[in-house]
Amino acid sequence: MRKKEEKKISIAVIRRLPRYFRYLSDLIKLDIKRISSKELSQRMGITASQIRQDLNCFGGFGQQGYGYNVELLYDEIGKILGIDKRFSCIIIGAGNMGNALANYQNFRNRGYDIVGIFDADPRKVGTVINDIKVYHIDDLESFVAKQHVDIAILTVPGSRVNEVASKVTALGIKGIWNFSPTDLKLGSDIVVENVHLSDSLMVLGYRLREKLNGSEQ
Amino acid sequence: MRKKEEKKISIAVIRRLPRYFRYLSDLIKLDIKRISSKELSQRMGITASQIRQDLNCFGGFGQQGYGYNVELLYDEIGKILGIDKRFSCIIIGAGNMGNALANYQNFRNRGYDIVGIFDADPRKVGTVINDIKVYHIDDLESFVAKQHVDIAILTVPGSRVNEVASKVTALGIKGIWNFSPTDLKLGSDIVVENVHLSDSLMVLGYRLREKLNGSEQ
DNA sequence: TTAGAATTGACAAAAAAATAACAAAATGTT
DNA sequence: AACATTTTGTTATTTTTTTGTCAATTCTAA
Ligand SMILES: NC(=O)c1ccc[n+]([C@@H]2O[C@H](COP(=O)([O-])OP(=O)(O)OC[C@H]3O[C@@H](n4cnc5c(N)ncnc54)[C@H](O)[C@@H]3O)[C@@H](O)[C@H]2O)c1
Ligand SMILES: NC(=O)c1ccc[n+]([C@@H]2O[C@H](COP(=O)([O-])OP(=O)(O)OC[C@H]3O[C@@H](n4cnc5c(N)ncnc54)[C@H](O)[C@@H]3O)[C@@H](O)[C@H]2O)c1
Repeated sequence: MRKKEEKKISIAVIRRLPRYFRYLSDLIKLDIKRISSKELSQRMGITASQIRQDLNCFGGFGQQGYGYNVELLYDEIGKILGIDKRFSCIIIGAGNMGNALANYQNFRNRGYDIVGIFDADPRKVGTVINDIKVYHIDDLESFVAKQHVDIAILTVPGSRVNEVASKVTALGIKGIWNFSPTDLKLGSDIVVENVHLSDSLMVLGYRLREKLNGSEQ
Repeated sequence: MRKKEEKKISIAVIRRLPRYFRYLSDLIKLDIKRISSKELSQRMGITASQIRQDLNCFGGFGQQGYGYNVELLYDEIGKILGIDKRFSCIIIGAGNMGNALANYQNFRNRGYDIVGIFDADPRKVGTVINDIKVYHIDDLESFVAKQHVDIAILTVPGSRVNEVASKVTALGIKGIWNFSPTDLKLGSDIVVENVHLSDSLMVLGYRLREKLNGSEQ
């Protein structure tokens, strides 16, 4: 079981890891101790080849003739995803989406602690969401000076997000989870993950219409 | 300017369309009348080749020596995405995420009308979110009998989502936008678009750690 | 009006990703 | 203990996606 750190691992592989992690978690709940790539592939609806190839980017976690030990593989993928490490996060924009995210408990279970919420609206400042205080955006700098922040979760309107992102990166925050429909213009030393919900819905609409029209003919 | 309906268009292309649409919308706001694939590629951070190839899946919208007419291209992509058509949607699960989505105005602008919200919790039934009534999940069948529904937006806990998805598909709803972390087991005649937010956050965490560790060495 | 510049659409090439194939190793059965 | 079966890790092949190239066309400026 050796690690392979030589070659750059493609983002396509990385994006599948959380899905493996979820399925393995389910197997543990079902008290299943071992699994072959073939059976997992049937459950997940992908090819066994892909599973083996993906996992082998990080090391040989399986055993010939046996398959994979579920718990061990779960732990290994957890380690790769850094479930054991903790990230300190803030939410900027205490609106609808900011509230929903602040109230979600599961991020903490995955290692992401929300330590503060920021908003420009004075009516929101001073309130508390899920035991997390809402501060004024102008207090961000002093907050970050006192407490290290890894990730800023941006749930402000699209028209404000570039200005907010600039502030955030100027303070040395290196990770941004962007919920606004606006693409961010930032340097390459910042890691940005976008959640473009409207895009996702429009793709669903396209696929749905395609399916309905296709079956019509 | 002819359409090309012969070859199946890849999902990778489809997923870029909303992004083109957004950028073109911005150009219109900036009162820019024409754009070359080269300039657009610089703004978007992708290759000009890809833009031309993507657009040519649907027809030749540009003109040699001139580029693309922004407004015309915007309209064409809008047509491809079906912005002119309307979808009738329901939200199931009036919790944090259901509330956030119900309160978002922009889905309507894109052609997605939320016509009802459903929940199993009697305390939520009878309330109104953003002028949309919350019904009991048991009333879903009679609701769908009276009013056609294209898309169900599922914001129930992962442990409940498969049972809810079964109900929904049994009633003939063909599109599902799934916000739960659970993958749905459904027939191939249902179109499912997943929004796995935790997965997205974990990918951000991975990339961030990779970047930080990389720059350390 | 004409020459040179710009730019597309189509096709070719390259790169990346997914799938298949298979030798090697371990399992499990008789 | 022998041997057929299972299953991995790895390499090869195929498919898909992205990028590069260029003739043909249109624009534009003089
Ligand atoms: N709610 C949804 O379901 C949904 C869906 C898709 C996309 N989005 C996107 O997510 C973002 C947030 O959406 P929302 O529905 O929560 O909006 P919202 O209006 O409810 O909340 C936005 C919040 O940001 C705050 N804000 C504005 N400017 C700020 C600034 N400069 N600094 C700090 N705070 C500031 C506002 O005071 C407000 O509280 C938007 O970009 C929206 O397009 C939301
Ligand atoms: N809130 C977030 O930021 C967030 C982030 C990531 C993922 N999610 C996922 O989105 C989903 C919703 O999250 P949430 O935070 O809104 O949860 P929530 O608990 O606030 O809301 C869930 C709602 O679903 C209702 N419900 C439960 N069973 C039902 C059933 N059988 N039929 C109809 N309604 C039912 C509940 O009464 C509740 O109102 C979950 O699957 C969660 O994992 C949420």
